[in-house]
Amino acid sequence: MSFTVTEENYIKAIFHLQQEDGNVSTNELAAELHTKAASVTDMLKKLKTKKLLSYERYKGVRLSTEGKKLALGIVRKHRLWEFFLVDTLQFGWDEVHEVAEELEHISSKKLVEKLDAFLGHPKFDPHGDPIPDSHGKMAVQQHINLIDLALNKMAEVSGVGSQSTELLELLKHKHIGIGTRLEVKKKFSFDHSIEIKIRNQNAFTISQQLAQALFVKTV
Amino acid sequence: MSFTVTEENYIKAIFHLQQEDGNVSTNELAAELHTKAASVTDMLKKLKTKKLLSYERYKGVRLSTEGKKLALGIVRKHRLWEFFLVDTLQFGWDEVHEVAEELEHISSKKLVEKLDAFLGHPKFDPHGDPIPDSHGKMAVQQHINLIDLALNKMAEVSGVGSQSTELLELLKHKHIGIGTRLEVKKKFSFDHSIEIKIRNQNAFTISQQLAQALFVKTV
DNA sequence: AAATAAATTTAGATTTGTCTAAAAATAATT
DNA sequence: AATTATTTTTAGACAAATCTAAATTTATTT
Repeated sequence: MSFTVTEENYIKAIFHLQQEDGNVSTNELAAELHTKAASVTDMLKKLKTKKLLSYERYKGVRLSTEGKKLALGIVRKHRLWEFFLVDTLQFGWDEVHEVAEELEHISSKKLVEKLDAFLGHPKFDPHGDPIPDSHGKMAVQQHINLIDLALNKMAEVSGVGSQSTELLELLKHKHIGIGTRLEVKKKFSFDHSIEIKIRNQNAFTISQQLAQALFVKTV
Repeated sequence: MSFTVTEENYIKAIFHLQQEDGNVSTNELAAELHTKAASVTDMLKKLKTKKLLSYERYKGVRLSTEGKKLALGIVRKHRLWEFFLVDTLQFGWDEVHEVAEELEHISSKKLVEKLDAFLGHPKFDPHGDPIPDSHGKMAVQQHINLIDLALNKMAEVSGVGSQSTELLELLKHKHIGIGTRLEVKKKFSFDHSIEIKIRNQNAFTISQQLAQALFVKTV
């Protein structure tokens, strides 16, 4: 069976909002997809008949095994293409998300597998997110939130909490990217800002919001 | 301005049917796009308001300067992706057309230019067709039809007249591809079949239809 | 040049994905 | 537990791209 770009975007959005816990609400989905609740209801009824999810009115939605498989396939394509754009075509890591949103809907199975092989079966995309393999399995990263990193412990930025251009712009300005090494020097309880130090630079302070959007692993 | 996949496919089809001469008819387009004449009429009216073509009812259609520019951009993307698939990802030259039909609609200008640079600004795609540069200019090949090749003149296959899987399957079976060297040994006026000889192989006969689908350049 | 054939367009309907506005169900509050 | 607020669904409408069937225009024949 094949799916429209719109259907795939719904499945992907549900997948991202679902993460473990319970059902996803109609309103959450409407916000995520920049559409209206009424439109979401219509689409959920349609996707239910395609057996991609379980849905009962007023009860929210949850992906079926089929739906999860589809979602993982889309995520796999998205992240492989991001890796390709950065690694092969020399895009900046902050400018690939929108392009990958288009490329992830190219349907050829063979293309995905050939691309994966060409890239050397990468495990993580340029934002630090794990790339599902052809069976849908992905490496677990022992990411911790920067806000939780212990003082004076050297760590490496391994992921970001969002792909928003606003965040990526801020990180670029501060010269923070995947792989940047840093340690936390102070934590201020007043506003939960933290002071960090990168290599040869002077220590500087970042906001709680920014710290929460950064994931690191100790090295 | 941006265009839907459907609109782009109409523009591309008109471009391919137009080649120099006069206007393209509604029926020709309907056949090319596997749709009905009535649908074509509707779309032509729409594309006219977008200034991509000139159209008057019952008079056929012709691309405007804008329309040609768009068509060349799509053809450029199609052929660059085909080159990428064969050259970088090791696809067979006979299995890339369908995938490229999808990839040609990815909109990022930057992606096209980066891809072009990565591939080394190729001039011809794997089927021997010229790739338009970023200004829409393409190299002219002094292709001649195999049916017109003089006897006993060594030539090299440089293009095919169609991308149909049927043709490509036949060529694969006969071990004929872009770059294959051959010469014409005999021409039979009864059915216009021709006998050709490839390197170390014994001479064999190919049909008029096949000969007309092959382009060569003398070497 | 009238009659027939072919090509093209119009009219009206359908499907997909969306919307607004109103109704119904669930959740929160007093 | 009754009322209010929030969330979700239904009902009806719309734009895009398509279709079939009928009407119109152009081309071809006799």
